[in-house]
Amino acid sequence: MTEFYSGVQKAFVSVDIIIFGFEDSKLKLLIGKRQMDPGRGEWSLYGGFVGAMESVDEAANRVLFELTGLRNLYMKQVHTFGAVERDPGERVISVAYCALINVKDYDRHLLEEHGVQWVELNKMPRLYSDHNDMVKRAITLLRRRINTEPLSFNLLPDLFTLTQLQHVYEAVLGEEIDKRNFRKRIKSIDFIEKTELIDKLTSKRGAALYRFNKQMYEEDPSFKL
Amino acid sequence: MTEFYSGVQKAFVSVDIIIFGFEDSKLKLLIGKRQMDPGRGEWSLYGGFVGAMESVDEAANRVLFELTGLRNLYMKQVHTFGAVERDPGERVISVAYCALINVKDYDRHLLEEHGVQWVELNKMPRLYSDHNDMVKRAITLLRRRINTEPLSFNLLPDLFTLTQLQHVYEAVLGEEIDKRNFRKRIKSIDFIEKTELIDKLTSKRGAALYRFNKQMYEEDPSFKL
DNA sequence: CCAAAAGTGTTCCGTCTACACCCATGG
DNA sequence: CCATGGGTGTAGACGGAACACTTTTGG
Repeated sequence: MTEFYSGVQKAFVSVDIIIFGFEDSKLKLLIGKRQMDPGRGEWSLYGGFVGAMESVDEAANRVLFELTGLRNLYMKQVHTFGAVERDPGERVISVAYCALINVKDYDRHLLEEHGVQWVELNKMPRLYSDHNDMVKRAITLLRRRINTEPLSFNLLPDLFTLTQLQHVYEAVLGEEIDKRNFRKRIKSIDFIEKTELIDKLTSKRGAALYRFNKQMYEEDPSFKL
Repeated sequence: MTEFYSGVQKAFVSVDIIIFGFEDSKLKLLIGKRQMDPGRGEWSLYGGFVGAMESVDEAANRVLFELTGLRNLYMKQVHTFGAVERDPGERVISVAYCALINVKDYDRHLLEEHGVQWVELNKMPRLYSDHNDMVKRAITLLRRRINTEPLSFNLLPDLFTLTQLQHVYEAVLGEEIDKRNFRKRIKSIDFIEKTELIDKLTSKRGAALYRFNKQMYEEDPSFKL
C-alpha cells in the first residue's frame, strides 16, 4: 500500500502489433525492416509509442490505423514485455497486441509506404529484440481462442465459402480437419448464415457463400466449434 | 517501423498484484487500505513501481516478496491497464499480475505490517481506480486455466485431501461438482499421488492425504480435468 | 448410537471421430 | 469427357453426467 512517485524512474511505453492475415490458405504476418536505430535493418513488428494523451489501447488502435487505414479491427492485448535490456537504447516497456485483418481490405500503397510486407508465418525470419516471443504468444492466444470466439471471420471477407473458413482453422491450428465433420458443426451454428450467392472463382461447380451474422451472435454469444 | 524517443512522454510503470488465497472453502483476496494519496483510505490491491534496474516480472516478484516474505510463488501476468486518467496524480500504466498462495504459509505479522487482509471474493468492496477490473480479469483467467493447468495446488498445502481439492475447484468455478466424478478424474491423473498419511482434523473417519508430484508433471505436462 | 465426512460403480446419453462416394461445371 | 473442388450420412467409440448407499469414528 506504499507508493511513491519520487525516486522511481519513468519509462517509455510502446505498443507492438502482431498483425495476422490470411491468403492462399496460409496465415501471414505483417512485418517490416526497421528504418532507424537501434536495430536498423532488422525485421520487426510494426509499433509506436504511447502518447501522453491517449490510453494504451488507443495508441494500439492509432498505430494500426496509421499502418492500415482501417479502424475497428479485431484487436486484443497479448502480453507486456518489460525486460530491462529489451531495447538497447532506452528503457522501453512494450505492450503487444494481436490484430486480425482481411488481407483484401488492406491498401497496398500504405503497405509500401510503411515498408511492411506479408510474410508467411512458417517462413518468419528472426525479428528484432523480443518480437519473436511476441508472435509466439499471439499464436498461442489465437489457437486457444479460435474455438471459443468467432475470430476467424476477421480474417475473411464478409462473404466466404466453407472451404475458406475451414482453411483458416487449419492454418491457425496447424492441422487438417475432416471436411464432413467441420461442415456438420458449422451447420449447427445459427449465426453462420448461408446466402443465396455462389462463388464461382475457386471452383467450376461453384460454392455457396456464407456470412457471419454479428447481430445474431451478440444476442446469443455462445460459440463452440 | 518509425520510432522516435524524442517528443514522446515517459510514464510511470507499476505492477498491481491480485493475490488469491483459499480458506474455509472460499476464495479470498489480499487487499488493504491505501496509506497515501491519491486515493488514501480506499481499498486497493497491493502494488509498486517498476524500478530502473529490474524487469516488470522482477518488479512483480519483488513486490510480492515484500508483502509475503515468499518467493517462487505462482504468478502470471494478467493484463496491462493504461487509461490516461486511471491514476489521478501522474500518468501511471499498470501491469496486473495474479498470484496464488497458500494462506497457511503467510506470515500474519507481515500482513498487519503492510495493512492488508484477506477478504472473501464474494464480499469484495469497491476498490481504488480500476482495481476491480483487474480482479475481474484475474478471475476470468483463473477459471479458464484451472482445467488445463495444475493451478489449484498452489492454493493448498503440500498435503491435501481430495475434498479440499474439490472445494478449490468449486470456489474458483463457482459451481458444485459431483464428488464421484471428480474423484474418478483425479484417479486418472498420475501426478496427483496418494500418500500413506491420513488427515484426522476435518473428519472423524480421517481422509487420505494427496500430493502434487511436480517432477512427474513436468515429465508429461498434460493436464485435463 | 448418531452425526459428519470419506469413499466407492454403473448406466445412459450425447458428442466426436473415422470414413468414401456422387455432383456440377468449365475448359 | 474429365479434372477440380463442392457437397453429403452413418456407425462405432469415447467421454461426461447423473445418481445413492456404506464406512468409519469421535463425541
